[in-house]
Amino acid sequence: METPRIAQILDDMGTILEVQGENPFRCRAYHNAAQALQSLPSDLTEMIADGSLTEVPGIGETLYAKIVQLATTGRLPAYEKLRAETPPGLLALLRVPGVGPKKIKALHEALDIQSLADLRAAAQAGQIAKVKGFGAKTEANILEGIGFLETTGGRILQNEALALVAPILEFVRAQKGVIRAEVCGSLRRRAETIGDLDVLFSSKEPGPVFDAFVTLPQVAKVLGHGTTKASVLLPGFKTDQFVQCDLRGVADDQFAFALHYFTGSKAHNIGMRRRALARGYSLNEYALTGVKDESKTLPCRDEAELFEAMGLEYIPPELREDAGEFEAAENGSLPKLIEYSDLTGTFHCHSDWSDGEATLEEMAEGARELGMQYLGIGDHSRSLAMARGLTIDRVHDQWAKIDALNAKFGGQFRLFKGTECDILGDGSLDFPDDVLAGFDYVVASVHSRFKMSRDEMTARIIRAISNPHVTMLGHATGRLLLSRAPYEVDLDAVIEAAAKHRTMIEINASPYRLDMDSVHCRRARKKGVTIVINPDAHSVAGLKDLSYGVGVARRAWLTRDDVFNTAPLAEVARRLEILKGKGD
DNA sequence: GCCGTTTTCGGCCCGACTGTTTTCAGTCG
Repeated sequence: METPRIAQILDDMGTILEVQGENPFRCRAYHNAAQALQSLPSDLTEMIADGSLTEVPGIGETLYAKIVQLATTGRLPAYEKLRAETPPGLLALLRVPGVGPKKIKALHEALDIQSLADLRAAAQAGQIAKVKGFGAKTEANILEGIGFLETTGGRILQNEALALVAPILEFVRAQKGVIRAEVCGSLRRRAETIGDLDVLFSSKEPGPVFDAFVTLPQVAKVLGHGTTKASVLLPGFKTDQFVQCDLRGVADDQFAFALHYFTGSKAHNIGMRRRALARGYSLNEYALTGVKDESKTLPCRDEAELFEAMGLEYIPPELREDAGEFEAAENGSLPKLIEYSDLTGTFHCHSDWSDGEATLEEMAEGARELGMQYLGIGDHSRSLAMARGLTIDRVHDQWAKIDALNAKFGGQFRLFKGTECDILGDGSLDFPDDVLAGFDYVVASVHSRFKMSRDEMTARIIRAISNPHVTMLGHATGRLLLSRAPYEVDLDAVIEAAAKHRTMIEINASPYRLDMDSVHCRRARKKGVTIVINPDAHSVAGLKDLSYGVGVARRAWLTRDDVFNTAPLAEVARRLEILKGKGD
């Protein structure tokens, strides 16, 4: 069984145990183990084989045995037993805001509620208010919560989150008395998708800022409005979709603690607090306070001082997932993460020769304005007729055009001739080798037949990236975040093959893709695979999506040296020349 | 169920807010 599925099963087991009223720490152990599985440093099967799985924090003797059983047999009697004891619709109730395991248990026992439909019917019939511990207000909130579930798609993409939060941040910073303000939460950690928006500010008098915030014209509904925080719903990009935005205000000497706290992740915060306790301090969102002597506090002006007080190097937000950052920060082995300014150019960009909006000249000009030294054009290949994929004749025409443009640039900037060449169903490529040999680089991507079996798809991609003319693999799983699932593929096998054949793997930086993801990029680097960050731009504006790719690279612990497109133009050109002749 | 610089038992992160309650449980982040 695949790792993500195993993680999901452990997570569900934890949840079912919660609903059954089990010891909360036992439930948490299941959730913790599920989280640990999601960011494993290597392939699970490999880690079972070499014994390293036993060393993963949060996986003890019992859960280790369960994981091995799931991985090898695909079954777990303990899970099947829990499932049999729980109505299948019960866990869905947890998604209703304000409804947790205890309320579910109570409602299930009192009213035999087994599903969202049951819950709605009971609330509409006024049954819920009669249950002990519930009242009219709770009943109304449950009905509203179900409605909320139906109008929010849940999470949103980073580009949408940024567009929504930017004016809020600007507004808060402009308020009288505001000293500092930052976006925190998952957006600051650059998570793939965002649940809600968190903004923090410091001020001597936060109250009026909340008053002004809840009356902003874009606010659709005020969820809460107190003296330390306010929550509102903002209209999302999709019709009838709403996104929660929380604003919090603290005194300026609390700002560092609050910023760290509200940035998360939850697992990282728990790790920090545990660490604080071990050093005799209690950490909350306001201060570091002595456990024995509450008058003893450690003031911190910024997060760097907070980490220092904990005996740690500064941990960048992208690494705060409790995935090894504490150990690394303690022994001084945190990587110096890549930054946007390290990028010298990029590949895999489309022009109006295929399905892009801009001409070659416009794309080149756009890249130069962003300070890039080169741009790799990568229009679609002939099979992708829908996207005006280039025929071999048009490829030759485009090469002539690029040669002419490069002559004009006079060595100050260069367009690389490339193609986003389709990987055909059998793993062969959409252009013959003699044509491929004429490109400066080739990115190979799957655009068809997504429904293959995992074995077939894996073999298909491995065959393609084994072709010595292929420089890099494009969007490795084909996923579209929040809208299309990845195709079935064994990424660890693909990574092995990429390492063997010296084929790079792309971080497709489009906020709709972010593919490969950070967990696998981290593994790929460990295996010696070079990563390249490409925007898959279909317009000049699309070039700026590179920043999302840098976010993925940072979450993958990558440094400047791990990423191909950080070298100067001459070096990039030289390395592409060498790779063109790569043999096996 | 996990784990150990109070180490094999007895802890396990912390505070705000809400609603149902006269002192607190549940949920959320």
